[in-house]
Amino acid sequence: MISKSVEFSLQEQRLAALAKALAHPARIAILKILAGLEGCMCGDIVDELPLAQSTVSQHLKQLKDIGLIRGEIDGPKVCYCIDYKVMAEMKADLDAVFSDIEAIRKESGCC
Amino acid sequence: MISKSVEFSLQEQRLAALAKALAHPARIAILKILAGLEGCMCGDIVDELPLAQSTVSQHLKQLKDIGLIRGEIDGPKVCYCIDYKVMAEMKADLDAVFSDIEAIRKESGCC
DNA sequence: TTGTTAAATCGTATATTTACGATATACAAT
DNA sequence: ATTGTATATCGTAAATATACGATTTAACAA
Repeated sequence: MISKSVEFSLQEQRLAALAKALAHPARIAILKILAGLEGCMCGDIVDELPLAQSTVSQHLKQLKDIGLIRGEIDGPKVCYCIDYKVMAEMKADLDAVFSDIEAIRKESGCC
Repeated sequence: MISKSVEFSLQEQRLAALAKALAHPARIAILKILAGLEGCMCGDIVDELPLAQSTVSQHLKQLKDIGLIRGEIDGPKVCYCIDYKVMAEMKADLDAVFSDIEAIRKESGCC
């Protein structure tokens, strides 16, 4: 099975990738946890989720790959935090698609 | 492999499901095509995409399942259209999560 | 009735995602 | 040097997603 993603526009591919990063409740939960932590104490993420440590690490990697979070080494721990600049860009991209759809919206008689 | 989605909040599950619906470029392309069609002429979707008819039908089903589009029988064709009410709710849900994250955002010293 | 057309569904192959345990790695403290 | 702790990575199993061709269904037209 060959992915056909290449044949779509860059905007479509980019947005799909962003949406994919949010397409699991654990990753949304992780973002909320990271946002709420003071001083970026990041060793507690696993304790907050009903998932194994390795699974959480996998979800973190996906968020890191898309750029939504960054991890900095802090002794034996890794300090994760949200990249709010990337998050704002992401939201702007999402908004843009909804705007685009509204902009080309035409009244239709049939439904 | 058992999905752990049940153990997350309803908001997290709902947003993840919405994001999943957008997590493929073909489905974003479909939404744009539907928005731009006058009079909801819907038989042309397959022609616009580099995918087989059965694959497009599968993508349409995913958009339909989440409620983003509706299909009405119109003779031998099915007339698809965007449910703009649902789309607005979806955007509101997305915005809410970003707002939530901003609201609980704390300044952190380490990154 | 028969044929045409459009869309859905079925069957199937492959890719990707999700999840876990086990192991490896990196640093801190003793 | 050894031990402990936190995180990443590896290996693997199972679930889900993607894609296609073939078939079925539904509605209309001839």
